[in-house]
Amino acid sequence: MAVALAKSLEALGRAAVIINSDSAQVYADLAIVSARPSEAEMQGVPHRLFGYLDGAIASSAAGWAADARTEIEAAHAHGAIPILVGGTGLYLRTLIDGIAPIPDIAPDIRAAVRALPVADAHAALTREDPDSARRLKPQDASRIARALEIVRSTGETIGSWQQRLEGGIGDAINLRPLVLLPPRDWLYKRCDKRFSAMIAAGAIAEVESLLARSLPSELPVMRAIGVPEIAAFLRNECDREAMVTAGQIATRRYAKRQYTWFRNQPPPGWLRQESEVNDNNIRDIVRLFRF
RNA sequence: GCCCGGGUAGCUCAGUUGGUAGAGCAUGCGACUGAAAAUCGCAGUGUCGGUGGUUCGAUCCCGCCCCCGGGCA
Repeated sequence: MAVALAKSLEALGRAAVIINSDSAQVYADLAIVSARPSEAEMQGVPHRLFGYLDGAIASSAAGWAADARTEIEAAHAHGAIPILVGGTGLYLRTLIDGIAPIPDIAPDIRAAVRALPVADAHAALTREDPDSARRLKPQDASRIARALEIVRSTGETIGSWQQRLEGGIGDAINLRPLVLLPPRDWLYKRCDKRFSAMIAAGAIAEVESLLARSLPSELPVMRAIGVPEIAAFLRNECDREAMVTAGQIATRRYAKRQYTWFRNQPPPGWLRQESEVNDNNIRDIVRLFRF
């Protein structure tokens, strides 16, 4: 669909560049499993920030947003219109609204914090940053670890950092947002098909190569949908059918979370498209951008 | 045909020494400030296989029937 948009812009005499805003499609290791567009699908339209990071690197919202800003500036410098595509809500929010300017966490502190069981991390947070400990659910491993590594690494609490938002480009650009909220049953059918298609396209071999790198299992590449499921299959912990079912369910659950985010988080003014997207209506949908 | 085990939520199963039942997963709804395809919170659902009996009361006990495993013939 982004390509369709780019093509129609070209027809109007405007160049376009497609920029990825999906947190898994950034990884070089995940061409198939992240459903990254193929050469054929790109149809000669420039694509940026797809598969540009090694899996050993953990992408982050702020890191991605900085890269996206660079790409957007470059596009503008050439008179091209940047088209952001992808469903990582936090990434887009960071790009548009900015984020707290928290310095990088010392690697040893990060490793120590992430090695703690949630209960211990929460207990530690209660001592070191009681406000955050109270605000966060005791089981919320991810946010508790984040809050804890921040106090320990910067000496300041996450709450204090979060008083500030920096780096957002929302005020400086002319944004034309479109949120896709297609019918659930249609969406879920696509999720199922998508995962089956990945398996058919060689996802198992791709995960095998990834596993051969022996990267730490906490890294984002290792947690992308399909990787844990296929890895379990390769370890003989389940049969192929169970693996496919698990991958399809994980895909659907993720689609649901995206749905919740994009239905509720963006400002009410963002355009929403509730029909499915297909060859028959894609031109109408593209017209919604009203360039 | 006989013997044994089982039939409880969409799925896998727990449970009630008789007072109409519950976990996990799935599903739905929601949260989301630097690993977000992550990480969490909340919620609903059942003719407890059918039928007859015992009982104040049966998903639970008894009889018969049906279905699914396994064994014996």
